[in-house]
Amino acid sequence: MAKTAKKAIDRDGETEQRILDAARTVFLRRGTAGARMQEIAQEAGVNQALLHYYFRSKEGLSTAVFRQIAGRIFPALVQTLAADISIDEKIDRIVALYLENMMRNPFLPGYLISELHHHPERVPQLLSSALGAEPGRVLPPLFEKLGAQINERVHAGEMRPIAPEQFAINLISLCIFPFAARPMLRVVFGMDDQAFARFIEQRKTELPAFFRNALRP
Amino acid sequence: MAKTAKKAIDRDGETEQRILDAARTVFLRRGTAGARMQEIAQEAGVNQALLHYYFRSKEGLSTAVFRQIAGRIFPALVQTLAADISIDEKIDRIVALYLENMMRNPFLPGYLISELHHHPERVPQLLSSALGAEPGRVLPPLFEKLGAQINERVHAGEMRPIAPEQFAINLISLCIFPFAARPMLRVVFGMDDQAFARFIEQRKTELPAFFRNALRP
DNA sequence: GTCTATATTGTGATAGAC
DNA sequence: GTCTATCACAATATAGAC
Repeated sequence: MAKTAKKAIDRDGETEQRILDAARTVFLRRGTAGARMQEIAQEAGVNQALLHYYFRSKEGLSTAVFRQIAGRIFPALVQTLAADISIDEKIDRIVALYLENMMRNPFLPGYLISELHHHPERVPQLLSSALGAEPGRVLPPLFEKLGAQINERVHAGEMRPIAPEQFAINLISLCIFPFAARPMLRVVFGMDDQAFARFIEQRKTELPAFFRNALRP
Repeated sequence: MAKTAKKAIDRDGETEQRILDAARTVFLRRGTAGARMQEIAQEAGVNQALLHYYFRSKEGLSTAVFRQIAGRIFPALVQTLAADISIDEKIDRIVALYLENMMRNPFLPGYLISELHHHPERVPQLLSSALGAEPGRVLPPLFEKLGAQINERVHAGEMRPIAPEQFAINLISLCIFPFAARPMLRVVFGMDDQAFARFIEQRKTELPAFFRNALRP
């Protein structure tokens, strides 16, 4: 038996995990509203009733997926922004982190933006579960610290002034938007997967330089 | 009768237009898959059957909305990028154009990204109807011209080299992404509508400077 | 735990009166 | 051109056997 066993026993949470993986695939492709329980069941190689056994409802399943995704995206960003390293180092790390991460999951930005747009009421719960704490306790101090760090370099004449929120948004925009706009780039620039990969590869080196340059005094 | 007439006669295309407006509102809020014909009918103040009378199906209605939106977004961008003006002028105009445009329709970026993500097969038809021609006939020449324009300034020592595609994507990312991420900003930065408006207002002046600075040699 | 029915509701679409 | 009533089926969810 062992791995080929299809019935009766789910040692560990193998089946549950397979369902969750399948759900992630389908929700990312179709969005929460467009996803069908049947398609998820098929993708997982199980019956539709099992989805309800493990996750009770479509909403339960979609929440599980949403949390998982958010938990993979936000913590690393927050930690990097809060880390005790130079601004330049932060730029380098965030660019590398996101471009590599998104290159492996190119559907992720489109999915996240779509979900946040259509279900803004989920954002608070999402952020607190992704950050492991209330946003009010984590984020304001983070941006105060980042602001102070920017100010230091501004006063040293090494940088032009910028609000920490604008700093963060600019950096994240430049990293994430190309993936969200990927379906359009494919057509507008006639990019296939390989061309897109080259495009992103180019950004890995050019983006940090571009961004640092933008902040020169 | 005149304006208060609710039945029988639809002079001009008043009713059809009202339905289309209602559909835009609902599709933008819920996405194509999440939108309900009933909600659109209610929003338009008509019966659900009337939607089918004018647009035949949900797909027909969603296509009409999608085209309308795309037609309002892309042509101005393409025209500005192709215009016979300096690079700096293009930066200024595109930033102003998008930030003002999106400020008036803040749901638009999230909707567009969501639709393009979940229905990438629609992109080609979308672009050709939005551009009034085949993408292959409009866009490659446009980026060649932009590339030449960049090269001129690079050789004059006024600018560092950048591929025209990266130039365009960077500019558009910085303009659009903040709106797509708006639901998150509301929570992360505790922004209400007014605070968000101020945030965008600040970008109107800072973004062109930021961007030009990034391209200094 | 996993499956096969089946119940139940939601939702796009049509028929036909006015 | 607009409405009410209804159809047909898609989709989530549950019951109950194994």
